[in-house]
Amino acid sequence: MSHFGTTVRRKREALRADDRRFSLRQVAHRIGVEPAYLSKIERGAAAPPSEATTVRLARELDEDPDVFLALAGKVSSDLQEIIRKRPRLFAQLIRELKEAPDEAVFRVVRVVRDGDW
Amino acid sequence: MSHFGTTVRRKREALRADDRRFSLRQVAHRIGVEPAYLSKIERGAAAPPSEATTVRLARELDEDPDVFLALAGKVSSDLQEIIRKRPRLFAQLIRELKEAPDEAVFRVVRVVRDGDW
DNA sequence: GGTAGTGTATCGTACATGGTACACAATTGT
DNA sequence: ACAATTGTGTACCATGTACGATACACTACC
Repeated sequence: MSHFGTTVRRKREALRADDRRFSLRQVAHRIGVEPAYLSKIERGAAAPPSEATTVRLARELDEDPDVFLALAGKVSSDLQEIIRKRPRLFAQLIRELKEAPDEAVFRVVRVVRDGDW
Repeated sequence: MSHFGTTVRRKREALRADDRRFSLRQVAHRIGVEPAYLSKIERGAAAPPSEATTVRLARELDEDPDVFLALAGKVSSDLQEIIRKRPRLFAQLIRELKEAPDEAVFRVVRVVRDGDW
């Protein structure tokens, strides 16, 4: 269903094309898991790994951790913590932005970031 | 650490003060769990229950589900789903609002809701 | 043609999650 | 007084999570 595994495999093999340090075994070793486990993950034979492992994998493959976590069906725990501190406020905001087009959301981001308004 | 249990107990006993249908047993029955389990939850002898059970409990005690979920250390799965659909965008927005005062966040909510800007 | 590296199959496992079932003692209602 | 109701202690359990260990077959290379 969630093509987390195939996304990882595609990205890894793309990197491997001009750097053979991106073999499954070597990547597995660098992110600190057994090759057999990473193999199962890439084939979808195992569910996506824990948040920590997913983030290490994303960094290793030069991908956005939040995107990889999303593919893994998760939301970064630091975001969750922010939400949990003011649940009503953030719940309302996020639900309000559910249907908003990307551009509108990004405009909100810019406004908040620049602070001038 | 998280006083989820004691919050539940306080709220339930407050309601029980003028409605004896809010005994632990009866509430447990209405939300579909065993009394012994709810007892453990209220005393902190068991971790907060699943999302579904937490929401039923919140509704039964006339509390905001998002707040109860937050106390339980969780974030509503429908919010997570919204974030997962556009991870970069929402991750950036939420982190940007991390330190913003309530008033600023609420102003954003209003602006988005009213749409006129 | 050995050996070094590649991916994979199979099995096991330690711990967390989300509860149920039952018996019991204390309290309450009538 | 006694029946019902209350909260709780103890034991148990099925499923899911997040991996590790080992052995194997294939290819690549020199």
